[in-house]
Amino acid sequence: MKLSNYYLPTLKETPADAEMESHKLMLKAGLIRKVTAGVYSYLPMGFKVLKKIERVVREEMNRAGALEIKLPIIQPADLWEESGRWADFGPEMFKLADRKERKFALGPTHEEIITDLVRDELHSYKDLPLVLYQINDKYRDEIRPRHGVMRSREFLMKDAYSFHDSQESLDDTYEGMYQAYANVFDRLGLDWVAVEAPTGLMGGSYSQEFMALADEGGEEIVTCDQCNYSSNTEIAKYQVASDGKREELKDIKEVETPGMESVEEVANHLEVPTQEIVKTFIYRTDDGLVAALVGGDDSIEEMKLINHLGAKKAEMVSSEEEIRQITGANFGSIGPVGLDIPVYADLDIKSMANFTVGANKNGYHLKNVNWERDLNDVQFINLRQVEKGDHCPKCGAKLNFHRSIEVGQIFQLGTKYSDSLNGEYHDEEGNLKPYVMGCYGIGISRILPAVIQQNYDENGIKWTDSVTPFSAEIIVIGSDEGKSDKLGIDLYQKLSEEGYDILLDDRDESPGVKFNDADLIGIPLKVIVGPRGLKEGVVEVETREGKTDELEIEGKEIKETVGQLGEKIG
RNA sequence: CGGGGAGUAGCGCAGCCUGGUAGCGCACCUGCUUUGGGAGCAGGGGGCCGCUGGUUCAAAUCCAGUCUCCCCGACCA
Repeated sequence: MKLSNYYLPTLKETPADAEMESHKLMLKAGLIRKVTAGVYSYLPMGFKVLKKIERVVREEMNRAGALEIKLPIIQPADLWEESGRWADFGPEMFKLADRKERKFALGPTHEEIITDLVRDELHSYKDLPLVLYQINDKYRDEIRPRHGVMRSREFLMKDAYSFHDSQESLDDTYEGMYQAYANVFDRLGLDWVAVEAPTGLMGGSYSQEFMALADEGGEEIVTCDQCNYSSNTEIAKYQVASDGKREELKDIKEVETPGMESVEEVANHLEVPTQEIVKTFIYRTDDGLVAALVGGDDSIEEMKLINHLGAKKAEMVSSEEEIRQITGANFGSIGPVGLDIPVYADLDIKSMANFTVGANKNGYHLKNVNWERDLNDVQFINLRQVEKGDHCPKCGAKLNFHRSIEVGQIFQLGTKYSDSLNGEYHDEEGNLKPYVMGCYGIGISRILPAVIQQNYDENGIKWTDSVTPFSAEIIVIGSDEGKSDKLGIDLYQKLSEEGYDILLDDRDESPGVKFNDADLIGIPLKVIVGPRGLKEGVVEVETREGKTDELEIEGKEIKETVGQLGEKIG
């Protein structure tokens, strides 16, 4: 491609509304432009990279035996009502109506549509398993779109769905998809890790996320060096404190804590360590109120509560008035003793004895509270956030924390959708059974910023080989009566004929502009054709990393030079 | 939805406090000169100052309302 015929509007200045490095670079390098919040246009080079990512994903999906289809973006509301997710997704969905006022949504995902398709066509165990996939735009009216196409409201996703007659068959396919994903992310050159993940709105029994490691990423994960444990922090387990001290149970005692709200204040006043205080929070869930208890130094991980309860959501009760109605006290003084709502406590505080809690009476706490004696029916669950210093639940080694970008997720859905949408097949005995299902997503458009986030420097993007828009760029410099021009164009034409996809910067720009643009847009190899080199009988070659080399051209056929360049481009 | 910030040329910004001809840099167009890491000179085009209403002889500027965008949090590929 000749740059003089291309459209590459690079920016010298960084647009003010970009924060994340990959977002800035995508704008500066002329890959994308914003249309409105969370909605972007892809310019030629951005689109080209997107297509390259798409190709890698498509190849690996096909290799794994999945069949490509295309499902509609416009989806009737009825199907979503049937699965119950019209309400669950709620304001996340872009909704619209046709001229007859019939309701539709722009698909945020395609479980309903695909189950509907398959339930009409697939009735025999003989046709199972089946894996279908598509690469299509998805729409989610995100609360807060951010960081360009990293979290946008329109985004390109590969989504696959599998149908089975048994858990074993699902396990097989799930494993195959895991491997396909590993191949995809390896080929794209990402530094990634797979972690256990919450299932969220998709539902299902087991899920893993594929995370690209990046300090500016929005997701926190933990990994273990000693064993293979890794998890999203939202559901991460930790090594539970052993029941070390066997204290005598002391008598429960009401103590004054006037006007004290925080754990620190109470601890100071009562002269006990903060670890001996148990914090109480009241949550409103789908099934009513619950109390959640964690240690004085810990925080609640709401996702864990939601998961355990099988609830759709859990919101902390945060109005003074409500909390007084429920507990009889203000926030600073609430506690589990005497509450007539279910109580869930973090596993880590099970071993505690003679601890302190709020008394449900303003200005008072209870000291020397103990589990069986003072609190019946407490359920101990993994409830608190994992913290730096926590140890691996499997092997006990210290857990590592990383920030990351989620680029894919795979789910074992079980029969959630086949149950609600009556997707059934006949088994060998002729009984009707719901399909066992899995679903598998890759955020194609998000991979773009993920790759950039892992591969850039102060000059710009550094594309990995499998996604770079062009494998090399010929930069022609100079005022030497067209000699450099001619050689540059010759090299470009010959290389193109050999099948190399390269860029020729033949613009009437100063050398500095050409060099800087080449680095900004991240082309791995620059071939510099200019009078300085020609005088020595060479063209220069420089990698994006700055390694330089020279190729003799003096007295050689252009074919030979092209051959050598081809080897460098690889 | 809670908290913070911003809307003036394609991009980055000044002007607003103290009302009176709408500015600067980059980008863009023309010409000449230049050409190894974001060239120089000369000339030129481009604006419902987010929108609506109010105050005033007069509003980018003061007042009220409203919309949009960005950042932090809750949600997510």
